[in-house]
Order: sequence, then structure tokens, then C-alpha cells
Amino acid sequence: MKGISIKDIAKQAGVSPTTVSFVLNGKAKEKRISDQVSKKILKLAAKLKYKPNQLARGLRTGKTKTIGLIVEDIANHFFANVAKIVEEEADKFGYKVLYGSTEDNLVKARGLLEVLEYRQVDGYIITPTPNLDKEIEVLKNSRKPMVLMDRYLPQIPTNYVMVNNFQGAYDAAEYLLELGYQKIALVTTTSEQIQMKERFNGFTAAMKAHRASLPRKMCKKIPFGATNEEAVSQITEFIKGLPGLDAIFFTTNYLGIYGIESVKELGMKIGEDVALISFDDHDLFRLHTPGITCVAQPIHDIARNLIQVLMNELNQHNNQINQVVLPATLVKRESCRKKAKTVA
Amino acid sequence: MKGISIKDIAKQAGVSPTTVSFVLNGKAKEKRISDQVSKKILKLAAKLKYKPNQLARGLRTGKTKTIGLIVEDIANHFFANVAKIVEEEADKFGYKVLYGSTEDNLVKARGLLEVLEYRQVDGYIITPTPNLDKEIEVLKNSRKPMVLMDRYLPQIPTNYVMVNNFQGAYDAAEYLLELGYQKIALVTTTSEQIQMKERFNGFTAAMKAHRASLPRKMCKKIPFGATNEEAVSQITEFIKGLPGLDAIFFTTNYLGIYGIESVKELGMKIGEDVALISFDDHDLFRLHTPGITCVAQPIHDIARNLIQVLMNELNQHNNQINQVVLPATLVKRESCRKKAKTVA
DNA sequence: TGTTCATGCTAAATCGTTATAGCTCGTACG
DNA sequence: CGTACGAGCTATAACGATTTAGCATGAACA
Repeated sequence: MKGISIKDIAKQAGVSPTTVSFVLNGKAKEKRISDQVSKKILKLAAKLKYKPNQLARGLRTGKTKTIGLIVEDIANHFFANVAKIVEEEADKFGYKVLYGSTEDNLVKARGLLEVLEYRQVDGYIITPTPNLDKEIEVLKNSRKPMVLMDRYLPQIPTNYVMVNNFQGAYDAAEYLLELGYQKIALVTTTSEQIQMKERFNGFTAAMKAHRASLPRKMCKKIPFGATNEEAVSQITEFIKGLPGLDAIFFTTNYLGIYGIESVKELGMKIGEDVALISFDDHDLFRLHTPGITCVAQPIHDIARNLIQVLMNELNQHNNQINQVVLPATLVKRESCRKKAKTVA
Repeated sequence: MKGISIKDIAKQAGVSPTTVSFVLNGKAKEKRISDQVSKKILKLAAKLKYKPNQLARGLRTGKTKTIGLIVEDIANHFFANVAKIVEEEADKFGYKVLYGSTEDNLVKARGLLEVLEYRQVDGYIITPTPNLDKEIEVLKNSRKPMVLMDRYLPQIPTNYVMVNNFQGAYDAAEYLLELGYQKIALVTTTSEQIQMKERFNGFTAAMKAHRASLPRKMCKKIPFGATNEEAVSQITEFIKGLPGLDAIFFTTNYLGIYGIESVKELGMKIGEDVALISFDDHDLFRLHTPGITCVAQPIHDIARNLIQVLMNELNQHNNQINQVVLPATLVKRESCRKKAKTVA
């Protein structure tokens, strides 16, 4: 049950395979193929439902029209949504997407990169894990089209598309202050990743700018590999140790989710006893009662820009670097409200 | 910057490409290549980090070691999780996954199938949209390895892996009755898809078996394409029209989520004024207060079985059909509780 | 008549593998 | 001495496209 090949068309049209190839690649004019012959070939191709063999084509041209997408976790709301748009956008350019999840694990990331090389993908969209620098450098030096997402490697100048983590967190802090919250805590992870650092920095910068204080004891770092239960209990203890606390900022959505659990465990009411605000949106935040205020990433824009940048690289090997930083938007829900001024 | 080919190894080893190919494909013994030569080739291959060109190999063998995964929506919790495990499991067999979302839209599904054929995937995992029968039939007749997920087409016997929708819904009904609920309603969609029908049938069967009634007016069908607001308002109206209602079963998670909103809008307390139970788990159900009881699908098992069945097809073209139906599990949370008997 | 040139097409090489058919030894056997 | 056989390897033809180089043909021109 073999498919129709260029030879079959050639035979039926009474011309050579070369001619067929020229016509089907739109080079009829350039290669001076008569309109008569051109039309005949085009008609036949349509009639026989000719589909070029991508393998043969790829073997000859060295292009697979495939891009590799490496995410942290495809089952995660943010990455799944980016992946979806990436796939749709890539499709518009005739590219398919091979994906894989790293779980933020260096070894897995290496494995994925290897498989993608093996598969001869034309370009890469990568969410780098910690310590992936060397591999990224290699990719960069071999001039493979590549764009990083969600985070970048400060030591290596590369293309990337990210949200403005600093600004997003800054806005979150300002918003809390504006509403009158005074005893504000922050929960982040021990991960040294740049995006987490920038969220932390943005938040503290805003606090400083408004002469509010964020002493060390108001900041909690949850170990990166912590289980659900560990994380929740650590946050619970942290909150317990802070009487008078009136708002908490979480630097990422899963921490925010743990936070909701912790707050409930303590019998506190979200939005009344304590305000919650988290980086990254989530279905849960939207549908929770009360809704959880958050700093949302522009998922569509991120995905679109990723493909844009990659296609740029793919089509013209200029060595200009594209670094896209997109604004985060504050999504206001009921977990933060105007606070009646209380005497400290 | 071309890669190392079999020819390079051949040249350096002073043998023919054929010999190299034999050795690297583990056919050294069979093809009577001496151990000496074998070892030399293996060493060289390792030293040069030889990676076979998948395109050339695929062109020659007709296999791409790639499978196509068609889901309803990769951004959806259930499908994203299945996709993740599918990717991991496929990797174990040396397969990569190309994916795409249909949005349950026939035209998109057709497009995806076309692209996947074009890409010469070796096998398909498909979540069929409504009316995809013809395309599935074609695939089946061309003997392409294929397995359906989440739903099947009653008219066409094919491989599939699904949860036991009937049993899951049956269990849900029994559980509600056991807890003492009496005035029970059901909310489903107008979609004619088999999995929805079976959930409906399972639920009604259990009711009948226990001589409980589920008159037509206690069943609500929400139009498939309804927007958030429309759905919520329809459910709200439905509930309003049923005084004394004490429990509601939703046939899928997004309906359950709408249901939560509706109940809240009406000022009723979940688990107290009315019990909620939904098919399909969701982060939101787990983290909601009170937690929402649901019938959960065994995501890991589903993904593992999908790959299992597909690999079976891929490796041995027996034409035996594999239909795997996995048990659903009732996840008990606080949205349903023991009800004090009331006088009707 | 012979050269030049444009037109319209094709032969053949190539990409990197795999698979079929067979070649060249040396040895053993009658 | 001839030949049959097995061991150990290789030449070559695919797979299906792209691409380079170039072959006919006829018209134009000197």
C-alpha cells in the first residue's frame, strides 16, 4: 500500500520526475516549464492526492520541518497552554512539534536534547533546567535555531521569550500596598532559577520603593523537591508564626495552591482574614471562591512570539539575537480587597 | 557541519558500509562478521558518536518510529496528563510523539490526520471527534496501527482504551443512594458521544436497580457549544425549578465546575444544602472547600495501556482487536455526606 | 550555411540507510 | 587435481525526493 510518488505522476503525465518536482515546488516559471505541462502535472497531483514523502525530502534537503519543544511539564497549566498555541502556530508554517517534559531535571533534559538531535529537528524551543548551560552553549555554537522560554541563562546570550517577572511581581506588591495591606509575606522556592529571583526582586523592590518593609522572617523558601504535604505543612507553620499577617504573595502558582490549602487548614478566610496573590494564573484561581488574584502570563503572546522568533532564525540566518520580554497582567479577584485601615 | 555517517565509519575501519550497517544493527553473528571487525566498528561508532540518520533509515524501512497523538485539548487536565505518560512510555520503546488538539472539531481532526499521514507516523492514538467514523474506517482498512481513547465508535470495531463509564456512573448513583439522598438530579450535555451516553445509562441503571426514580424533569442537558455564562445560567434555572433537590450528578468535570458556580450563585451550601458529584477529577475538585466527590479516571493506566496496545499492533500484525476498559474509582470528598433521613 | 541563443525539458547524482545477491578466499573431500 | 562448501565480507540497488548540469530543438542573425 505505497503512496503516490513523483514518479507515478511523471509516468502518467509523460514527463520526467524532474519536471514534476519543479512544477510542484513552484519553480515552473523559473525552470521554464510550459503552462500546458504545468497544469497537467498540477491536475494529476491533485487527482492522485500526491503527498510528498517528508523523509525523502528531508534526507535530500536536510530539513525535517519539525521543531522540538522542551517544557518543564506538559501536564502543567502554563506549559500545556503554551504547547497548544505553539502547535497551532507552528502548523501555520508547515511545522510539526515534537515535545517532551524535563520535570526540571538535568538528565531528562539532556536525554530530550539528544533524542531531538537524533530526530533532526530544525529548531528548538527550550525551557532550560538548572545547569543546562553547557548543552545550550553547544547548540548555540552549532548555530541551531533555538529560543528559550520561561527563563534564560544569564551567562549565555540567546534568543528568549519571557514574561517580565520583575514587573509582574512589582505590580503585585504595589497593588497590595495600595489596598492597604501592611503585614505582607512572600513565599517562594529555594530554586535559584532566574525567573524566581526576578519575581522576588521585583516584589522587594516595590516594597522598598513604598517604604514598606519585608524583613527576612516574612519570607519563606520552600525546598524545590518538597512533596505536597511537606510544602503545605511548611507554609502552615510559616503562617502560624506570623500573627497579624494580612497578605501573602506566592511566586508561582503551585505554591499559591499550597497556600490556599494551608490557609484553609488554619481556618482563616481568604480575602477576609488574609489576602492571597500569586504569580501565574490557574483554573483553580479563577474558579475558586473567592477567586484568587494573580499575576498572569500572556500565554498566547508568549507562544506566538516563540514561533515568530524561531521562524525568523529558521528562514534567515542572521545572527541577531531576539530577546522578547512581555508584560504580565494583574488579574484582580476577590482574594485581595480594600482593607480598612487598622491601627498597628 | 554534517553528521557522522556509516560511510565515515566504514572508511576509518577499512570495511564496507554494508558491514558497518550489519554490525550496528546487531546482525554481526547472523551475517558472519568476525568478532574482530565487529568490535572495531562498535568502538569507532562510539568514539565518533555515530547517530543513524532517522530520515534515511525511515526512507529505506518505511518506519519513522513516531506515533501521532490526537487529543481533544492538550491544555485540558485529563489529556495533558495522558499525553505526558504517553510520551514517557513511548520513549521507552524508542518512539517519539507528534500531537495535536481537535477541540472536538471534525475539520481540525481531519487536518491532523492528514498531517500525521503526511509525516508517516507509524501508529495513531486518537480521541475521535463526532462524525470521524469515515476517517477511522479508512485508517482501519489500511491496517494502520491505531488505538482510540476516551471514546469509541460503536459502529466500527477497533482497538480502544477507555474508562468504564457505565460502572463509574453506576457507582456514583449507588453512593448517593447509600448516603440517603432521595431527590437526585443529573446534568449532562447534548453531545451524542458514547462516553456521555454510557455515563447517563450507568447512572439511571443504578437508580432503577434501587427502585429510585429519575424522572425526565430531573435531567438537564446543556447544549454542547454553550458558553460559560449560558451553561451556568441554565444550570441555575434548572436547580431553581427543583425544590427539595438534594444531590446532583454531573457527567463531566467542566459541567461540575459550572455546577459549583450555579449552586453558589443560588446561595446554597455544597455538601449541606445539596450534594455534588461529578465524573472526572480536576485540581479544582480536590482543592475546593468542600472537596468535590468525583468519579476519577485512572490516567496512568490509560496511558500505559494505550502504548501497550499500540506497540502490540506495531510489532505483530495480528488482527486481533484489543479493547481495554479500565475501572473508574470513586473519590470521596466532602461534597456528599451521610444524610439524615427526612420525611418527604 | 553556420553560429548563437532562448526555450523546454531530462539524465543522473545525491542524501544515508538497508537488504539482496554474490564475490573471494581457504580448506576439505573424493 | 578439481570442486564443493562455508566463512567473511562487499557491490549495488533500492527508498523518494531535489538539484546540477546539460541536451535537443527551432528561431534569429550574419
